[in-house]
Amino acid sequence: MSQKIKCVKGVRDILPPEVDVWNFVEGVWKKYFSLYGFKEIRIPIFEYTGVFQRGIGEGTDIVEKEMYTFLDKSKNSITLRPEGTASVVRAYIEHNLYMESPFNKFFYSGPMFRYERPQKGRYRQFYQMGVEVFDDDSSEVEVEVIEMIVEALKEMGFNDYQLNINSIGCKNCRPKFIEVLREKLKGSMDRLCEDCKRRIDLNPLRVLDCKKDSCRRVVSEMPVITEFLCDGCREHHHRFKELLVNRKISFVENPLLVRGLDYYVRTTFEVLVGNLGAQNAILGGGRYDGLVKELGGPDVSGFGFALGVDRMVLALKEDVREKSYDYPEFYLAFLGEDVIPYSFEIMNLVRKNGHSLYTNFRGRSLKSHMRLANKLNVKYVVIIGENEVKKGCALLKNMENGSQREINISDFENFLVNYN
RNA sequence: GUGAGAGUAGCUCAGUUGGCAGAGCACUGGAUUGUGGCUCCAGUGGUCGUGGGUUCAAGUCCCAUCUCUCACCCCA
Repeated sequence: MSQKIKCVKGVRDILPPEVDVWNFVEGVWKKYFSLYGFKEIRIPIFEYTGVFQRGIGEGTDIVEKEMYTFLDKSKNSITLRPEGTASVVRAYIEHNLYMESPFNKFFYSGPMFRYERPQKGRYRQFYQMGVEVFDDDSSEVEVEVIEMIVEALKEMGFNDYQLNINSIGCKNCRPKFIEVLREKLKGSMDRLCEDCKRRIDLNPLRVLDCKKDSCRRVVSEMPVITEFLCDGCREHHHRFKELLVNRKISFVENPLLVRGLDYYVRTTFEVLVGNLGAQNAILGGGRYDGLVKELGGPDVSGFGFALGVDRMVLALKEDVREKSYDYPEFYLAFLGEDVIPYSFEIMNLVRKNGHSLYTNFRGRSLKSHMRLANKLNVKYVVIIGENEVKKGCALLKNMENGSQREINISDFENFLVNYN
């Protein structure tokens, strides 16, 4: 039995300087959410279990085996949220937000919880950001959201990702496809893996996703869903692709792209990157018309996506990571206890003018102050010793070129106001 | 839930047929009394994941267990 205190399996601490990268990623997304008119909605970490059972679907892996569910002291079944959409939809219905027409585009951000075996890019507490658009069933709004994604990814230095799209039809046309698919799969049953044999009855669409070679060969002989779309879905899908081309957004049509959550209809999409191993999807989403009604609200449409912050941070290029590290601008080195009151005045002056300053109150030699300042990557060191106190000045050293000068207080203040 | 690999200093790791617990980096101090990076010198730092077993003797062999990693699966 290990004595050292440690965190729960599958969860982790985000430490500096890594946390700067997280703030960078989250900041870029928030900026683009705002530019595209999304308002933040803060949803609770946990809900009554039924919200997710009904929202995500009883047959899904998430609901069947991955949720953190427990009874609270009132014996209510509570579940830590495994995703965000169900909660946003619940809030949308609960507060009658469909009556307030200006607010139909939301974004959320925060930790999600799923009980899974941890591996690269997959943790039991992981972080998602996502958006939801209600009451707009157009292809246009889908392309608007994807354009936002493309712009945000560009700003974060992603240039070799792949956007996959598909349409999985609606409640009118998908059943027909499923029926045909199920019949054809039964004809080739002997060549499928055990899991897929089970899926034929349970959820044949999942067979399309199977990565085993034998199953893929069978799948390659199967019809694709886009050939079975009803007129409405086909038109919607065609318009969607047309607009993507028009916006010069490159994409790959992947008729095998099936989202794992029950609520999706028509457009689905995901973005894949190459350097993440098996967990290569950094974001994904689609349309979920019917979900709001399913959860007891009016029959309004829905469209959205979620991105994995953990994976986004992992996939970021090294030079972008380094650029996002946030160092203090100033370090103050004081020499001897007697100059501490004066040093406080100087530090306050720097900070009042909007510049970050780090110091260390352990009695140190100037050499060790300088070493620390160097490690902190600061731009300037302010040195305060008895000489400076006597003259009422400061010694300002530029750490990039090594130059330094004595500077009186009013000149120093001018310097602080003007630089940058 | 299934399979494989790993766990030794803060980090990355070496450690031979079982025989004194090691290196590099990092950290602290010094070479330079009030000046960083480069160099040199010195020092601090370990219940070898944990529990048990075999043995005169276990980091090393055996069993169990925990955690991490990768993959399956699933998804963001």
